[in-house]
Amino acid sequence: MSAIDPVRPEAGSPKRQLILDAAAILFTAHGYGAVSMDAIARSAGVSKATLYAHFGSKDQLFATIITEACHAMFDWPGAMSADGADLRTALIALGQRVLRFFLEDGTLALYRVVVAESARFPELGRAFYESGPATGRRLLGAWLAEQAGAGRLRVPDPPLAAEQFVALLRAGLYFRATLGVPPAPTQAEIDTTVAAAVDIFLAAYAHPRAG
Amino acid sequence: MSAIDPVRPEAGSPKRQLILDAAAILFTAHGYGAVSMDAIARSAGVSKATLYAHFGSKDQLFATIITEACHAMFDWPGAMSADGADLRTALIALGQRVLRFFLEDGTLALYRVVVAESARFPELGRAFYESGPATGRRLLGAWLAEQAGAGRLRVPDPPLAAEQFVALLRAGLYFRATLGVPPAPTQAEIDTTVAAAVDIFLAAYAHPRAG
DNA sequence: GTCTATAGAAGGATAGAC
DNA sequence: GTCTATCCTTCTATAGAC
Repeated sequence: MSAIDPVRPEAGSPKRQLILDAAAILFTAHGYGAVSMDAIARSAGVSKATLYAHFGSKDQLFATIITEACHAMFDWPGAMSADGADLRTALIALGQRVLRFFLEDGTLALYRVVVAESARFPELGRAFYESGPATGRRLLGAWLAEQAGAGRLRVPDPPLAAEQFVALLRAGLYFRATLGVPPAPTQAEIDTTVAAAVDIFLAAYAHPRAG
Repeated sequence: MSAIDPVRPEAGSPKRQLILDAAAILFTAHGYGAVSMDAIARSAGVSKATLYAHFGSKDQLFATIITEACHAMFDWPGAMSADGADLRTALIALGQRVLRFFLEDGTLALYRVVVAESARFPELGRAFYESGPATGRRLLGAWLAEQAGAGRLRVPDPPLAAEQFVALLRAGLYFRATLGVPPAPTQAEIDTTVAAAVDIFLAAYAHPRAG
């Protein structure tokens, strides 16, 4: 498997991992243009020549790092587990996890970099979209279809409903957080946003026969 | 008025306007880091020294341009006019205008630049947030409150409902467009998204007594 | 105010020794 | 593979003439 994957360094080179770690931190924190190869080499504790021996160019290193980060960042199965309790409680818990994940520093930082550079590195946009929104829509859509099958929801288009639920979670706080406009979101605001999203979602999609 | 505003060049210098126009196009198209002062000077047809005579530094020029663009880009009063017809028709027309505006090349390009540089230029994030999301929420919230006053809606929190309506418009297409992931949104997709947003919005907020 | 020319610094990438 | 030292380009910003 590792013989095919062009990214994995045969898991053998320790310096390579140092470079990957340092570059990931710097690139996500400051963006492509603001990070020099000198800074990465310094931060990783290696020479620039070593850096170029592992990755042919700054573009290549950047694309490798960010693409990998997009695949690694999202943990949808964890966020999508919502069983047991009644539907509203399950949706609240699920919305809390998803929205809090959206608002994490690391998530926002990666999103900013990908948005900024998606024009010059189209593969970044694709990797983020597939790992994030597309996968989330699939998993949440499947869960909603399941609930519909159990008679708790009436959802004609599960993927669309999934998109709408997640979009409602982004109402209010998300732009402020993405643009770095103070004040930082509070837990109370998160609670309010999630509750409002669940309310409107259930008003539209709750099965009439269920509560 | 123009004596107070630090941005306006007393409307006197023709070269200054050339610089502003050229810089606006280049910065929004390629971002801060990828645009050099040489390129701006060349594109504006002036020398670099002239450029520095009008704007003290690249940072200053960039912040001026982008802040101005944020204020100028949004034309909410136009987008928010929705009178006459019945509520659903009005919301559909309003949603169409807003979503199409979101998906315009210029809007997306400006958003990408602001997201990318909001960490290093906090005033950009603030300017965009105030001119865009905050103003839109105020205007649409007022319109919704008006509709509620006329008995066509039941909206306990108009600004929140406004945020939710706009968030629903961003479901589906918006990430794809922001990240530049093909295929480009079609008019049919826009129609579907807007209709779905209006449906769920009215299911939650339509007054029971109105149709 | 506007130009030409250039200073001075920083960045990406490589040569050559080990 | 890894280092040191360096090349070459590009960039921001300025000096000085007009």
